[in-house]
Amino acid sequence: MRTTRNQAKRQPRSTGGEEETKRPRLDLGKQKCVDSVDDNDTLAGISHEAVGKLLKRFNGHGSRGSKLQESFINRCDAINKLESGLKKKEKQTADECSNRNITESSSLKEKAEGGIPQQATDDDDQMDEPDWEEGPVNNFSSGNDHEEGNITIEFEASPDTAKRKAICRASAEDKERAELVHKVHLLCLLGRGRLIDRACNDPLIQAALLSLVPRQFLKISETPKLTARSLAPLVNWFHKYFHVRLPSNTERSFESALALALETQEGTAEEVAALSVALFRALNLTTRFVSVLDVASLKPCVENNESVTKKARRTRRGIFNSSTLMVTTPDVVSGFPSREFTSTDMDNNNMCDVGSTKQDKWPKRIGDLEFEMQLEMAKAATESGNDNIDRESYQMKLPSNWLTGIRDGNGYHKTPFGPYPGIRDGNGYHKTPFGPYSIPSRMSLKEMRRIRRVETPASQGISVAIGSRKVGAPLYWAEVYCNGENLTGKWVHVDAVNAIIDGEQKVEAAIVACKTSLRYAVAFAGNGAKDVTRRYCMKWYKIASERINMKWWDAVLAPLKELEAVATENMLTRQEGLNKHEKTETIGMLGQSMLDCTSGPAKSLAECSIENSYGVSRSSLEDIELETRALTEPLPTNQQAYKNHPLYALERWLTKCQILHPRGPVLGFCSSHPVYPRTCVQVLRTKERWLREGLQLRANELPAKVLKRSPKQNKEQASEADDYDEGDNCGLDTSLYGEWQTEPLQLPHAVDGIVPRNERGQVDVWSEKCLPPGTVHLRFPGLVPIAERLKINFAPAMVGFEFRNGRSVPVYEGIVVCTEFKDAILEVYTEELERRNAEERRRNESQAISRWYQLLSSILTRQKLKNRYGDGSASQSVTYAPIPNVGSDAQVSGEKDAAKQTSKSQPRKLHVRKENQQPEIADEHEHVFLMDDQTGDEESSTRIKRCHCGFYIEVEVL
DNA sequence: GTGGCTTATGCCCCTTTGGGCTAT
DNA sequence: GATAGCCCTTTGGGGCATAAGCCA
Repeated sequence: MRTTRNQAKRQPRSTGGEEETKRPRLDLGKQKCVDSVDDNDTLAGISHEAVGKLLKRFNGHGSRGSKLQESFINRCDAINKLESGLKKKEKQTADECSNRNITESSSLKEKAEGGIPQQATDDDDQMDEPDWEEGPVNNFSSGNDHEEGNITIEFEASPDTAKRKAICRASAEDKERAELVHKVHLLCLLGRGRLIDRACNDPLIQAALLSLVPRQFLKISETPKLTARSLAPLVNWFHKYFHVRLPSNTERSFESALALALETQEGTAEEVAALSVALFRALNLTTRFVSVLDVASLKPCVENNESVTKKARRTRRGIFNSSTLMVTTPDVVSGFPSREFTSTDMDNNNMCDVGSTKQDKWPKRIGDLEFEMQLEMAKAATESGNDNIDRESYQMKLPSNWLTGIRDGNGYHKTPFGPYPGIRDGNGYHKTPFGPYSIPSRMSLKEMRRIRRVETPASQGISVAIGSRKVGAPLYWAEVYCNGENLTGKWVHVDAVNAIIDGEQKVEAAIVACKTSLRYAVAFAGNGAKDVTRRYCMKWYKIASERINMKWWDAVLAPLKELEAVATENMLTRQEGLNKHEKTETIGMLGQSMLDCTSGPAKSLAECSIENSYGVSRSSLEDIELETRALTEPLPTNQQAYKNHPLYALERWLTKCQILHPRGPVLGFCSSHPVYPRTCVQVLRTKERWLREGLQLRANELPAKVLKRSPKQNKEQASEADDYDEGDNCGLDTSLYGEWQTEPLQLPHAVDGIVPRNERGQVDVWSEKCLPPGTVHLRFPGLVPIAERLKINFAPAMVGFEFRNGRSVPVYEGIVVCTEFKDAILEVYTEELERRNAEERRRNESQAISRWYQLLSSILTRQKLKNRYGDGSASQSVTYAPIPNVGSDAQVSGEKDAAKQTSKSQPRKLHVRKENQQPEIADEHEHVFLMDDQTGDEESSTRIKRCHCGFYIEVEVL
């Protein structure tokens, strides 16, 4: 209906521009590459020529011709504009040409001169329909891809159509779909975040990372007052050690990807950030993995365009994500030993197991054998672990020639993962989580990486200056809880990828600079998650409309939030060196299960939350902090941001049904407009609307605002007023009142069993508040006759309106009676209901009995017929095979006819014949009438059924 | 590049309380 | 003549959100 109205609205406007807008494809008789277009051969010229020929043919068609002429002129205008746009784009000729789908059609000329006019003559409406037009063209040649003859040109887009591009207006369905996609994407990203969080807890990864960390960082968790400053050296070391590379297309589990990143010291930003989280956790720092959920847009139109922009963005992000981007192709990883692997070798080595076919082709050297032994030892060493690490990824980490130990300048033994401050075994090797091994003596890792860089051809990858530092959209980072920050401690932002500490205020700007939106920043820990967007988003009003409704989001995060709170508290407990017993004594609330909560899934969340109220309270502190940020958001600098700002408002952006009350305090100014708190904005309603809310106006209240009606409405109302000779326009404006001008509705009480009614003799039951005191609304059908029978006063209950037959019709549901009659009416109603049910049951039973009687009578009649004719001269027993459709009717008809025949001796309708009678089988034969042996006469509505013995029966089809 | 302003467009809220004809 | 039931036809004005363009 609305569409119809809107369509009706659009119709007057749709003759010109819209037609052109909806006509992205134009067929021209001729097309040349723009650089060769001259005045005579321009698109417009070609079109005019073709159109002119067509118009000549239309001149004899009267008004139709003029319509067509107008239509074609419009199109020619569009073509002119197209061409002008094309001229401006001369330098982009090649691209323009490639964007047009130019096809040859040798038959177009004939169609153009004959087909289109014929179509138009047939139906004018079709003039607006086809996207393709056909026309005669001159022969030309315009490029390699074009041949002589008529061609059809399809314009995907043109410079000029951008102006008249159809505005993308999402329908409600599109919005709903986009919201669903948004939700599902959010859930997927939450799942991925939890997966990464789990991988960060992997003991093998953590142990390997510990093996790399310089000794001075191992005691960092024992710092009494951990601050962001104290984290700086560790973060700097990590940042120098691990590098970001472009994401590869290789599909592997995150754990194995993480392991590979650990080995190669390169990974995606996600992997490197996860490694930093794993390292911090390995060092007993309370750490969360934070991810910006780059989720599909809530806006359908954005989504369509996003595919292109996101690709570009992702490419860009891929580049800029590298803090020190020194890699070439995504598949190429560095950090391998000096063996002269080619890039292909490297890929294969990464992708395959050590014992793969590819590797078997290489002759095993001593180092290889030793390497395999190391692998076996590593397997044995890690077998008892409960990790989910893809061990294959570890297997390829330990190249064979990294076997002899080397000391670095600091006295650490270097491992493929860096110096490991482990235990020296009897053979002088350092033990690692993978068993004892040593590192290559031939060259240092730095040397190897340098060689890798040099070896990499520049043409293979993106040319990025070595050492150049480009900060891209930070989508992943860590949050480390620093008890030395503030009074109560603080979650400190640690972006090890970009070596930024405590830079929470920089995150949003960096993300926005990369054309990404910080809509959801979620912190993961202990398989849980918590929305920490507030911490990083300084301009909430910009993202608020891009987020899903808070109710749904909070419900999704609620269980995860509890898990996260418990897990971080566990980490804090470990970090603070408090054992479980001490903690219980100190807090008096923590139980044994607290420590097991994250590892013991059988434990219910409720139990965990009760037992870990200490952790929850700490989490609550963070909630308060985030809420405080929300309430102290700085004033936006642009006016439009105040339109739906949750905290602030400008008077100019209030709707007609809003007002400032009280008018102050002024919080600031934006473009010289005073800024008020949003709490001062009050909603205004008419008196009637307040009544629906169960509120009535106080006495002598003046309207807070008076809305002038539209001139049309005034005119209509005035004419009605004239009809009644009122001559008074005072009621034409709409008076609006605020809630502060109202009081609870005071309807007249029901007295003496009489329900007070409105002027229409009914009670408008918009809500329970609208019921007169002492009355009750009974919402059951069929109560009116009962109330009348009991002589109880009642009023119909109008519960709303519905539009029917083009007009609004009141909807009544039940009645309103005085409270004292409620039980009496309900009692009678129940009895009435039972009586009706019993009556219905009786009716059903009697109907069933009647049908049984009919059935038995039929059987009896049939048996009589059987007895009579079975013993008669014909000596035939008749059996009716089940015949669909006509079977029952025919059977009954046959029986009835047979009965008639017996009673009245009128065998008119039942004709029994016997063809080629065979007496020898007649006594024992039982006739069977098959469908295939039937013939019918539709005029007489009769059907002849035949038995294979030759016996047939003619029946009447009812 | 950003913000302010205007314009165009479409979704969606708000409004609101029938009447003529025919069979019984 | 009174009454009950059926059927007709399927609002539309305007606020508001939003996209896009223009300009400073």
